[in-house]
This record gives sequence, C-alpha cells and structure tokens, in this order.
Amino acid sequence: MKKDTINIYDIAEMAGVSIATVSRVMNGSEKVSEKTRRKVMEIIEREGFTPNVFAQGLGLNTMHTVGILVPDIADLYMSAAVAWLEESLSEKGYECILSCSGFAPEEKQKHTEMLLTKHVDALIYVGSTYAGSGRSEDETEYIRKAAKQIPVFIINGYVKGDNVYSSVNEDEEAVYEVTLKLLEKGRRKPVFITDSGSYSALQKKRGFERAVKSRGMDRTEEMEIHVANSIYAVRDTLLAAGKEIDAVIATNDTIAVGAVKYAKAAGKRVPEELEIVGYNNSDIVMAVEPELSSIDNKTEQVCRDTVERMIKVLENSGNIDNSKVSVSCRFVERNTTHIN
Amino acid sequence: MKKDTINIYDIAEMAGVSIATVSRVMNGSEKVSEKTRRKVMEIIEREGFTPNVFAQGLGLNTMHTVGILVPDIADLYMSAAVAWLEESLSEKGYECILSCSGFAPEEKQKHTEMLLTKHVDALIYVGSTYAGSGRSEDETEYIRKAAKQIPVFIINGYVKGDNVYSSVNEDEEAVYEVTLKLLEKGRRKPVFITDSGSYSALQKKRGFERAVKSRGMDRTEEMEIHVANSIYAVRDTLLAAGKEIDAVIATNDTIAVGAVKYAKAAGKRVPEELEIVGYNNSDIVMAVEPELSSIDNKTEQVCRDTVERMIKVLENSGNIDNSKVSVSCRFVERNTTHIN
DNA sequence: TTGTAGGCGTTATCAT
DNA sequence: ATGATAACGCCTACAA
Repeated sequence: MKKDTINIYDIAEMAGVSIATVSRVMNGSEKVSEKTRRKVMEIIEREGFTPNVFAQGLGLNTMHTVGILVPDIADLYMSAAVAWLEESLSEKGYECILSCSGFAPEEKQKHTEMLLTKHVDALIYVGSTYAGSGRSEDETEYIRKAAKQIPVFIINGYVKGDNVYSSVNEDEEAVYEVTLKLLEKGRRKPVFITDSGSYSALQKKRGFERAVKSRGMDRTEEMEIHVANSIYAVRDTLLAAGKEIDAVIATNDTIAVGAVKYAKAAGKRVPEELEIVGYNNSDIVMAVEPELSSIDNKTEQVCRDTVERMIKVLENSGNIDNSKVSVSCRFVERNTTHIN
Repeated sequence: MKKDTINIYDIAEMAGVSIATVSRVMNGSEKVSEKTRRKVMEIIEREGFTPNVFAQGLGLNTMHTVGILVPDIADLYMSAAVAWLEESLSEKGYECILSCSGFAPEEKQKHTEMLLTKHVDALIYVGSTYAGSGRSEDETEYIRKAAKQIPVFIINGYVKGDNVYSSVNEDEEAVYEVTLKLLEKGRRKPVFITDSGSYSALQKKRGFERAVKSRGMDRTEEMEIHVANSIYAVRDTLLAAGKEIDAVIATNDTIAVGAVKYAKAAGKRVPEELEIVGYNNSDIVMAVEPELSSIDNKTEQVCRDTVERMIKVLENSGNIDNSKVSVSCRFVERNTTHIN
C-alpha cells in the first residue's frame, strides 16, 4: 500500500533539492535563488502539494484556527454575529471551530476546555451571557483561566482580566435615551422586558431605571418583567399580568415581537396606545406588523473590529491594546414607536 | 525557558513507566495491569494531562473534526440546521469547523478545498444550493472530488457519487399536495415563488406544476416568479407585476412573509382573498401577522439522521449504507391558509 | 505486562 | 544559497 498523500520529501526529490529548500519556498523565505524557487514552485503546483497541517501544528503549535463560542447558533443575533466573524476571520486566513455551549455554566466551561485542547489561537465568546451577571467574579473565572493560554475576546460583554478583550455596546445609554424620549412624549406606564440577567441586560435595565427616575417617577418592581425568550411566552405573560402599560422596552427583538402579539391580542393599537422598542435590529423586525422600531447594536462593526484586534494581538503578542472597547448604538425607528 | 505543556514523557517519568504504557492507559488498552493503570491515571488526572491533538493527528491523520459548509449562516433555516448538527456531532465527540461559502460556485469549491486541507474526517453540506440545479454534472464535480478523500453528506440535496450521502426532503410531494388542496378549494390564480434554482427548488416547482396540470389548468410562465430572497423584494415584485393572484406557494418563509407584506400593501385580505404557504416552518412564521402556514421539512430529524449515518460510515468505512435518504414533509396550517 | 524504537511531515538551527 | 538533522508529541509494531 502506497502513501496516500504527497509530502515535502517527494517534492524535494522531484526537484532535486533538500526538504529544507522546499520548506523555504513554501514559506516565502528570501534565502532561495530565483532559479530554484521557480523550479520548486513549478513542481509544487503541478503536484498540488499542500503542507500537512498536523505536522505544521505540531511544530508551530498553531493551526490558524480560532474557537467561537455561542450559546445558541439558531438565535438571530448570534447567527448574524457568527456570520460576520466567520467572514472576517476567513479573509485573514483563519478557520473557525464553532462550539454551541448553551447557557449552563458547566457547559460553558466544558466547551471552553474542549477548545483549548484543540490548540486554537484565540477564543471569541459571542453574547453577554458569557460575561455573567457581574454579581460574582467566580462566574467568569473560566474565561480568565483560558486567557492564561490564549487571548480571549468577548462580543457584547465585559470581563475583567489579563489577555481578555471586551467589546461592549453602550446599551445603558441607548436604553436611557429611548426611554426618556418615550416618557417625554407622555408615556406613563413603561415596562422593561428581558429574558436574561446578563451583563448587557443589566446595562439596559440600568438605562431604563435611570430614565424613569430622571423624570421623577418611582421605579417599581412592576415595571420590570423577566420572561423566557419566546414570542408566545411574552404575549401570554403580558396578557396574564393584565397591567395597564403604554410602552415596552425589550432587550431583544423576539421579546418585542411578543409585545406586538400581546397588543393584538389585547386589542391595543400600536403605536398609538402602546409603543414598542426592540433590540438588535435583527431581520425579524421587518416581518412583524407593524414593523418594529429597534436599537441597532452594530453587530457587523463590532465583529469586524474584534477580528481586527485579534489579529493585532496575535501578531505582536504582548501588545497592550485597549482591553475594552465601547461602541454606541443607534435607534432605528419604524412603526411601533412614534418618538422622532 | 521551560516547556509550556506537559507531555506524555513527563507523565511516563512521574509514573515510573514508559510512554507506551501511558499511551495504552490513555487509549484504554486491555494490556495494562490494573495497578499501573491506576497509578498512571492518578498522575494524568493530577496533572490535567491531555494529549496533543496535533501529534495525534499527525500519526492517525484525523482530529475528530468535521467540516460544515453553509452558504449563509445568518439564514434561519441554515442556522437551525447547524445548531442541530453541532449538537449531534458534539455528543459524538466531534468538533466542527464552520465554513460559510456563499452561493458562488468558485467559492464553494475553494471552501471545500480549504476544509480538505485541514484533514477533517467528513464534510457536511447544508442546503440544496450545493446540489446545483441538476442541469449539469459539472456543477457538483467538486463534491465528488472531495468524496474521493472523505465521506460527504448533503443536507437537503441530492448529489450522485461514490461516498456521497444525501438526505432529501420529499419536496415535490409536499408542494404537490398543498397546491392541489388550494386548487380544490377554488383557487384559480396560484403563483409559485422562489429565490433559487437549486435541486430542492426544482423539486418544489415540479410539484407545483404537476398539481396545476392535474387540475386541467394550463401551466404558464406567469405562474412562476423568481426573485431575491428578501421580504421587500418579494413585496415589490408582486406589486409591480400587478397580477391577479389568489394563492402563493413560496420556497422559503422569508419569501412568504414578503407575500404577506404584498397583501397588506395591495389591500388584500389573507387568507380570504390570498392564501400563502411558506417553507421550512422556521421561527419567523410566528412573527408575521397573520401567522404563516408553512411546510415543515423536519430539520432536526434530518440533521440527527445525517450525523448518525456519518458515524456509521466513519466507523465501518466501506459500509454500503443507502446513499440517498428521503424524509417526508408535513404541512403546518396557521392563519395564512384555510385548506384543512 | 511492559519497554524500545521508528514513523508521521513540518520547521528551524546549524553547518557548509 | 543549500543541506543535514534535531526537535515537535503521539501511536504502535516488535522485542523482551
């Protein structure tokens, strides 16, 4: 039985040079005469030779691969983010290993370890669920541990630590501003709805509360609803609560759609009697009727920037790049609000 | 500077055995005495040793990794499929490398080659775009070429070839039946709308045409519309066409939502004046108003089955498993039709 | 049951 | 500019 794949020795032999020379040609070293380079290249191309990545990895301890962790790739926001990340990474010559961890802490850790085992060059966590609630440092300990081995990047969440780079949206500000506008236009019974206790959800909540208080209103527990991330769950929760509400600020678009469904079920006109603001400005905003006003958190930009930073960190490792980057959001008004 | 990672030699030394023994313990070989096994295991665990995957790969020529190709991970159907695939693969101890190829033939081929270069154990193509239009064998040649090296699986598309395993939905039948029902209920101006000329789109079209003809109607060019995969594009195309239509069969849910938007813009009541059927039964069906009737192509089942088959093929390689599996679809009626 | 040694295909460090 | 050779860390005949 013959070898199945051609290797550097074969090429060396055909070209009548040593493997060292072939390696130099492959890696674009200067120290090869133009003549030999051409000769070797010709054979490499003719034979369609590509170096064995395992052997390369063994020596260099890298396979130009990055691990992407995501709680749920079927989620609109996450899949959009992964799409941008993959594109950017691919442009830069990196492959990505996708790992869907779910939301459970043990699983997040397990998937992280799995990826480290594969010797990826960096880790990118997508979604603020990985940043925990901020209540305890322990929640994010596994991230710092990973960061001891390779640089770690977080999309939309802040985790403190050496070698961990965060990219966060100015969610507090965005929610503050939009809530304030709603109140200024006369809304009196706003509710904040979230499905999560993550870093970013907390930022948003803070923005909401700040706006409410700044208008001299009492912020009450009743103004804040925690619910599963499902259209029907939101609709039914609101119906069951039976409260008077005239504005909804949701921490994602799915929840906001649930609010629209609630309005329909309860016979409330949107936006006249109930204004609704979503978050993420995902593709679903167009599907709903009326079309959803939403806060755009600039996924594309954040993802591109993150990959850019990753490359920088990887190339001049030791770079003291700014470890936390903020990007502002943009309110996109459609037909579920009327504040501009 | 010290070595950064502990290796099999270190463990062997600590345990006072040879590396061969450590290797045997790691791989669960029978030929190790219970005593040494325990001693070695203890040290392995204490040190948290994990074998270097590159070295393993170099020898065994596998890293327990599969390549997943997808034209667009931000698409609802694709991301749902990838979610199921990743979950199943992960359960079986496989990692997945995600590659978003887009729809261009050269890119599909390039991404395929990239993945082969990484020595993945198998390739999974998600979406019938990879199966081409069926007009020419050339379109899918790159798939057969890949299949010479590793088994190839296709989710929702059929490609003929050795070592390529297809999983297809009975799309023709599904569309035939639903179209027939619509016609039987009195619809006279149905249109079929697609964004694609893929294998599965063609199956669907065939089902549509068969139903139309079976009712003694003339199938005309006008009944079939090709359009970009965008809500607004569909809406505007239908508005511009200004045709009388009373039923829409769409090849995906996004297109169907576009039809709903058209109905609203044109002042047609759904489903009374216009019935609309989507495809994929994706999450978006709930967001629209009225909620979308859609054909469920059982993504979860197809993905799980595919991974199951993959494992089988990988384990007893040479297995002559059935290379084409069909799964039937299920029409899910919601509020854009009234045929049941 | 255990150990020795060769091979997997690169890259990199020396000589030359 | 080029070649020989030693890592890299694992697996697995083959020997003992």
